[in-house]
Amino acid sequence: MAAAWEVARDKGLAGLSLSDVAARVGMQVPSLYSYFASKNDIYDAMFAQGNDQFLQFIRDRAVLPRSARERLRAGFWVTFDFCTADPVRYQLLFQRTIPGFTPSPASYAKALEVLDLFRQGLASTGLVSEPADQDLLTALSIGLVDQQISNDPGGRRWASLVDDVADMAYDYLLKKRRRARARPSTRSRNKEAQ
Amino acid sequence: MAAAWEVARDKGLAGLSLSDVAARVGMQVPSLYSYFASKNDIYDAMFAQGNDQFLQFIRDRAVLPRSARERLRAGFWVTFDFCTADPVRYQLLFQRTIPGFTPSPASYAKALEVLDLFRQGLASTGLVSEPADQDLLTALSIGLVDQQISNDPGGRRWASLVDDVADMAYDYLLKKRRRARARPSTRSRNKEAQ
DNA sequence: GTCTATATTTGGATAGAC
DNA sequence: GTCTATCCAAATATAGAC
Repeated sequence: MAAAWEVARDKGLAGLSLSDVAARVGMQVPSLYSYFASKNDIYDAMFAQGNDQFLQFIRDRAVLPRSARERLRAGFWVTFDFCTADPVRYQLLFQRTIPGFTPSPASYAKALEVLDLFRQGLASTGLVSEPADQDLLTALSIGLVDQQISNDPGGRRWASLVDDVADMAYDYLLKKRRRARARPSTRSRNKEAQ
Repeated sequence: MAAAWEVARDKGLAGLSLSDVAARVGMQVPSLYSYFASKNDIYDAMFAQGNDQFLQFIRDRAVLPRSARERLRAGFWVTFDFCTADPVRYQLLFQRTIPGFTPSPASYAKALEVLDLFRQGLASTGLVSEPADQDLLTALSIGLVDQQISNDPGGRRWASLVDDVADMAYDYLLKKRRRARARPSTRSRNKEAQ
């Protein structure tokens, strides 16, 4: 697995080849088939491992800061740091870029586990009322990550904007919540309106 | 070129092959070398063409709406619509995902042309004072695009958030500008402070 | 589990006739 | 400009001995 990650970081995720992996572990190519049924099986194992690493990463940072504002900032930073730490891993987990590969149900379940953990964390801030709010936050996070990786790899150009964007989102969600409480019929219509 | 785009949309950008392109235009593979020096040369031509299309797309929409708020919204929509209309083109122009390919200086110049056109449009709103503001806006735009393409291809899940995010950015930049004018030493330090 | 040997396919690219 | 023929390299994958 470690060799596979190294090769992917070296030759690009799509450039992963069994020959390179075998060479890096000092084996012949056919020996790899004792461990993986196919090349896509390696991608799948990487996908699962990457999600496990993300889960661990989130839990390691789960100090749960005091205020909702700080908690939101922390959420942005967790995503940003994890993704930018390994662009290839980010590409495998969050972009759909490898021609033939689709994660197995078992591996995909891990991805859902990550999503759910995030959903919980966001809910604890009391800021996120509807699914669309979560979509908004993921878009903002991923946008920062994507620009950082694509246009300033290894730099800090978008890292310096993480706190600003988090606060911007905080203000937006807070204002939205206030508005919704002032006249509940507008945003959360139907249910309470009747 | 059209055949190349079709193949890329069909087999994935990284899955582009000369055999498929040749087959689609009813030629033999070696005949393609009368038009392109190599496979990467095809990618390069696609890169240039994609940027040309973006330039045309921007100009077609350049009605320049009245208020700054509307102008910002329009800018978000231009990016969103163009990118989501063709995910493969988006991948080629804005992600760095193909192992061996780097755009030629001539093609890259077109990409810079697009960037500059955007910079002009944003400057006309009077909202964007420093480069970091532009980085912020590109991050927000790309985030919406990326999530829409990766997690709801063909759908409208993040499309429905475009106006909200644009307005959120507008409010943020407006507030920031007001703050900067109230005490000019904080944000635009050095120059005016001395 | 690991190897050698091999099958099989496919890829990009060139030579040279027409 | 387009073709046939060919080259060469690399890829994934399997068979079967040790």
